[in-house]
Amino acid sequence: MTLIAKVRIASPLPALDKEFDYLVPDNIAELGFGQLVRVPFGPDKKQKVGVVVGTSDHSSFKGSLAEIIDVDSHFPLLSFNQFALIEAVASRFMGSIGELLSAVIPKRMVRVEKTHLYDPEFSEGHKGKPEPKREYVQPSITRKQSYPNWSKIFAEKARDYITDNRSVIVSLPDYRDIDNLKIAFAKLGLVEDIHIFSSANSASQNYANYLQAMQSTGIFVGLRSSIFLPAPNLGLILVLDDGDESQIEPSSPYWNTRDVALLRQSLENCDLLFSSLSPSAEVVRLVEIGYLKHVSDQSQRPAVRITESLNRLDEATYSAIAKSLKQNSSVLIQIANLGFATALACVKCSDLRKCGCGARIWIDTKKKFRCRSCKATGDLPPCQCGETRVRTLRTGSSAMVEWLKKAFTEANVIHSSAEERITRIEPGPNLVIATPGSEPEVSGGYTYVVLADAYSMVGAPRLRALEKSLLLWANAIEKASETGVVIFSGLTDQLAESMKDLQFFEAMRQDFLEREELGLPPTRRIASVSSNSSSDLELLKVELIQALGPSISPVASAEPKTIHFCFNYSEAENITPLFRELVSRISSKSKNRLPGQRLFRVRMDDPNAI
DNA sequence: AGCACGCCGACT
DNA sequence: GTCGGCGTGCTC
Repeated sequence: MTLIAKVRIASPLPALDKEFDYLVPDNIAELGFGQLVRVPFGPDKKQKVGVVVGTSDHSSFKGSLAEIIDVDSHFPLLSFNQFALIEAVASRFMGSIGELLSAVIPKRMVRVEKTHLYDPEFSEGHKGKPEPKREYVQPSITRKQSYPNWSKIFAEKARDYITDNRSVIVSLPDYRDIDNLKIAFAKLGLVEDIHIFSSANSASQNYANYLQAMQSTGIFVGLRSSIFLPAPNLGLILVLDDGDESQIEPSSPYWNTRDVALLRQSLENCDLLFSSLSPSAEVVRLVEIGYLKHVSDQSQRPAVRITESLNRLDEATYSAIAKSLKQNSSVLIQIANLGFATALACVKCSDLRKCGCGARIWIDTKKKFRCRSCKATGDLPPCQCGETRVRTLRTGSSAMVEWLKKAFTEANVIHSSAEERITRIEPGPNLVIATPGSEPEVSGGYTYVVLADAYSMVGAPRLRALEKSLLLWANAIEKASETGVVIFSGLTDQLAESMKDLQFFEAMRQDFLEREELGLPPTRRIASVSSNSSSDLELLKVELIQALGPSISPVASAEPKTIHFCFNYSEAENITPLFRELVSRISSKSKNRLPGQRLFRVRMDDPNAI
């Protein structure tokens, strides 16, 4: 009996995004799912590596079948569940299976493979519970130990599942979070079941961990791509800060951890837990429709003072800082932007000063003029009106540092930003000025956390300005001491009302309800298409409206060479295949395609779309 | 992506 | 006649 193998090629090309049938020669005794094989491919019969995604005794291919040349790896590098997930993700994000395969299957390391024996008898045990738990957990914002509360929750949950011989996948937004989780695991005495995927490891260590994840249950910890790990008998997925930028894959098909986790949860019927101090709009939606259960620990939180004035530091705040520093305790001030000036205006005509490329000019940490977009530095060209003098519109963190060094000569004034990030400082009379997301840890916590630019952060003209601001505030507030005080500058109305009790979920829920009224994401789905060819983009738009009619509603785009359109979640299964077909048809016919580039870049549910 | 096939114009 | 232009289509 002849055996036929179904082979997938790890290529992003849409034309190759299908199964190819190959004859399995007699000298290959056994061939299993997920093994890599070398096959002849294309008119020149060049050897390509493919992955086996099935075997059969017949083929529906009408031509003559070629034979597999060789088995490349006897150790399978892709599980059935992983492949099912890849298929679902490709369909959800309009990507190809091939590009996902090449992202998910690690580069082979033959020497590492030799130290692992694959057990063909290995099979996944019980298949999760019939009633899986799906939760959104907001940990207490007040810390009770030296590591963050989420890491304690994650470690305790993971322990419950691994003692039941079920795997756990943990997806974190940042490498620093891995260290925090390691501490929490160590406190529970968990060591040998933890497999960490990190750039701090050697490539061969990560590969060995992957082989481990292929055939034994464990706790698998990493950044966003850990969501695709094999993890047999998966019991639980833990995702921290699903709304963080780094939880989005920056290359095609631009998947994000949250949606992949949701797909995987439904495919493998495992439990799923999202956690953050402040929720993403998508998580709020999932709670609102009853898909996630909201669990929140509000047992303890710092005191809050809200100033309505637009002064960054009003008199009361200033004297509180002075008093705190005198008592040898640390104060944190969050400033929205880096540098000496965030924007410049002409003294004569008041126009915003812009670079040749059209973006705004600011003054950086070295007092140099710099473009926000093209990063060009140097002399400031005169304004259109001929005037050369400028005034600064808003000062940044560097200016704040300079001023506070003069004001508080006794204090240890520290500047931390993404450019020069300080992770941890020693307790003492520290006055820390940090840009959002770069706040250092201090043991015992800060006596004051001042969110000095709260007003301007939420005022940014972006759909997700509030969502991002809330998370950045919450992550700073978490670094306050148990008796610490939080000060917001310039908040009014409903937001001030929510923040006086640090009701992050409620603040986001209000934001979500507004979006719902306007029919904006995430209450509806959004697709973004960009292209260098505006004529093809226009063609796509016209044909889309023609093919899909009124259910498609194009949304105005701020970005050039980009179109957006919204549709309902329930319409996705009708719209996506049509859309995909259109994109591929126009792409293959267009003469405007640049070599090595796609004609259209398609992004589904891009959080930064509008 | 490559590469071959194929159907028209310019050329030794 | 036939060499080569790149539009079209396929890769088991």
